[in-house]
Amino acid sequence: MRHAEEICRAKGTQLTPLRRRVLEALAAAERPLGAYDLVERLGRERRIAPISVYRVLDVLIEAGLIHRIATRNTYLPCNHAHESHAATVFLVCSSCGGVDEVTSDEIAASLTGTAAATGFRPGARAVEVEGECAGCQAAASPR
Amino acid sequence: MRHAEEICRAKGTQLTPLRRRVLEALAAAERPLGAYDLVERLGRERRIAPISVYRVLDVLIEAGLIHRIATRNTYLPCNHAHESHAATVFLVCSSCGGVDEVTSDEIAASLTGTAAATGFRPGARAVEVEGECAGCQAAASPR
DNA sequence: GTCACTATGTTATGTTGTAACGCTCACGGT
DNA sequence: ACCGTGAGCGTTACAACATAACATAGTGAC
Repeated sequence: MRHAEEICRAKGTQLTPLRRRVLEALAAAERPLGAYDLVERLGRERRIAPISVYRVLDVLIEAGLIHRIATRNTYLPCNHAHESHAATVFLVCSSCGGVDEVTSDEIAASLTGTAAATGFRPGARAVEVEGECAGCQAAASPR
Repeated sequence: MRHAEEICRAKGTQLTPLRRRVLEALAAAERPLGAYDLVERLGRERRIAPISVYRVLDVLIEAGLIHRIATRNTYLPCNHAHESHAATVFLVCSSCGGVDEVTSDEIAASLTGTAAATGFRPGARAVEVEGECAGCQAAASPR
């Protein structure tokens, strides 16, 4: 996880103590966290203002170290090296809130194809899909 | 647009005056509207509380008459007959905020394939893609 | 030393979405 | 006619998510 430092150096952004703490909190959480979850978790001794958390989140997203789940207003650390040609798919479990991050050339291709028909040019190739993860399916239908 | 009435009758939900007004407001708008946009537009004479608008939006979404764009917190009327096997793709223009709705069997298939690898079962097959629409591309790069 | 820049703090506010509860009206049963 | 029930919406208050505006502290260049 300290490979984040390298990425920051490469991009010219600093990995300050606060930014590190946010990153660590997200990495330590088993599920994506909301901004105010972070406010709570970081503010044990000394309260951190929401705006500060949001600023840090912006920087980390910009650096590609974390992702934002728009359908949930939550944030999670990034695990992948993102190859520019692939699409990123977030499999969001409606039941437990967990998110799995996978990449797919195939989806990127069909997305591009579909968009091209209308002249639309996709920017960030990230999509979020609601559904039920394997774990929750098993829990929901005990045999 | 009064084919909405048929859908409602078929589903057993009523198309009340308020619901009709919300639907008409969305249809009349050139772009997707936020819930509070609707509060303003409907409340010319008599103020409608946000909660009422949200309730109506929920019903209309449930009936399949409108969609919600999660990345923008906006709502737009639905144009398509939604075939259950296809995926719905919302092409969201980051520049003008306009949304184009297209369907794709191909994307549905690659989505299912990708998800299957992790045991994830997709629910609603709707994805939102950020990008730039044809109109805004033309406006941005005048030759 | 001073200037510029980056990071963060402080305070307040804007935007989006819900909870809890009550009123009214239409409809069905008796 | 009376009553119960449920759908639809009003009213009030609040929760959750996000940002604006301005101040302060450190760091490095000159």
